[in-house]
Amino acid sequence: MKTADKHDKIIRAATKVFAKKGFFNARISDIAKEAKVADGTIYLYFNNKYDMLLSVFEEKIGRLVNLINSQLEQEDDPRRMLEIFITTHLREMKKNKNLAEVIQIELRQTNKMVKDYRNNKFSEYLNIISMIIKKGQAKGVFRRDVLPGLAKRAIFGAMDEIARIWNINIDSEYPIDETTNQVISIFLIGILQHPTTGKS
Amino acid sequence: MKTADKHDKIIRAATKVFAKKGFFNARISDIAKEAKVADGTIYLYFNNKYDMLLSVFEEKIGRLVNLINSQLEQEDDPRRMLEIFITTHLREMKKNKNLAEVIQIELRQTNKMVKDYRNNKFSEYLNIISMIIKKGQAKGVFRRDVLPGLAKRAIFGAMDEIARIWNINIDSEYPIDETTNQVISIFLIGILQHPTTGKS
DNA sequence: TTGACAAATGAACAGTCATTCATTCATATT
DNA sequence: AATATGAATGAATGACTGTTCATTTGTCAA
Repeated sequence: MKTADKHDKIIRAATKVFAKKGFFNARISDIAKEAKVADGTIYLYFNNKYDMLLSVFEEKIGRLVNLINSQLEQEDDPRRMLEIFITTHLREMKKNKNLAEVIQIELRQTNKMVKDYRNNKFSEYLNIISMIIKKGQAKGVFRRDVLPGLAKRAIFGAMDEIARIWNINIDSEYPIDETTNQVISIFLIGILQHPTTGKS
Repeated sequence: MKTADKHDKIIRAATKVFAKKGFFNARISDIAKEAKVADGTIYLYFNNKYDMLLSVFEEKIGRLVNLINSQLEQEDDPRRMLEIFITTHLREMKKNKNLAEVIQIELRQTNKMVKDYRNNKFSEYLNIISMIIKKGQAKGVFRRDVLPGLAKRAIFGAMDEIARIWNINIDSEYPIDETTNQVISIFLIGILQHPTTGKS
């Protein structure tokens, strides 16, 4: 087996174990066993436990960024772009619960360990949202007084909370399509009953 | 010192330490020291470490529920009620960062430890949002096709993510009033530029 | 076949901490 | 003053686990 393959194998195992047990309750030996590798082998590929979590996170978010970017490539309508972002994010979280879980873990458990939080894949990911919003504002389709840097947080936060619930499965669950449409419509037109709104 | 006082003192210390170090990195001896109490004393008031986190969480959320309910008491306009909820939540999170932190921790780290997630203060808290929405729908001020059970997640998630950022203080930060207004307007009227919307 | 190098192993180490409990202290009662 | 009761203490315990490294295994060129 090639070195690259083993690295990958460990990443996959780590994702699974972190997602299932959380970072602190995951043992290196759990991950090693899941990857069918000796405990020590892990340290040939990663510096330490936290380095693994970070690698898992960056790798997965990187894939997400690529996926979304490829989806958005053809599209030029900001409204449609936002719909695509929301749809894709929710679909991926639903499809890959471990990913959703690892995002949750990394985002809250390890802030305290790490200082530099700016230049990473995750910021890049969220900035896709704010770029869409800015574009929409420039085109006059989105309200100009919305702060893109705040809106990106609101939108991500909403989706992240919904994904969290999927992973606990409390709440009688709604179909993903319905959920997606709800989120899109809430952020586009709000919950207020508009006199003019006749759209479905 | 009375027994009740000591219980309280420990809760306060635990909140502080959990917020600062996270659940898993917080040592009982840290909390004991912060509370100016012997390690063993803690076990006279709590069963174990996790029991403390749960107590802290329930206690703090309980206060929030009371606060919000008292704020909402006088109000009957659903739109205004939602504004009050959002304003109060964000204000409290800003004021008490430890609280925000403990919510983050408890919500993601311990789901895995606990099974019953239904009947607790936190559900009660979120259900205030959905009750407001239902009321607004009954009165015809909120869109009828919005699912209250989903909207409450979206609204809470958005605010929680914003509070998370406050606690890391990345992002050039906006004043709290502006942030609050943004969140309110996003959820009420959305980000789409409406032809009819002339309101500030 | 041999030797050299790299990859992999997993037992052992070293440190950490939640929890316990024998003992001490504080207070109230007689 | 003597005793009883419960609260508080904190050192000791015991279990756990991230990381290391001496050793083994695999690979390939000469």
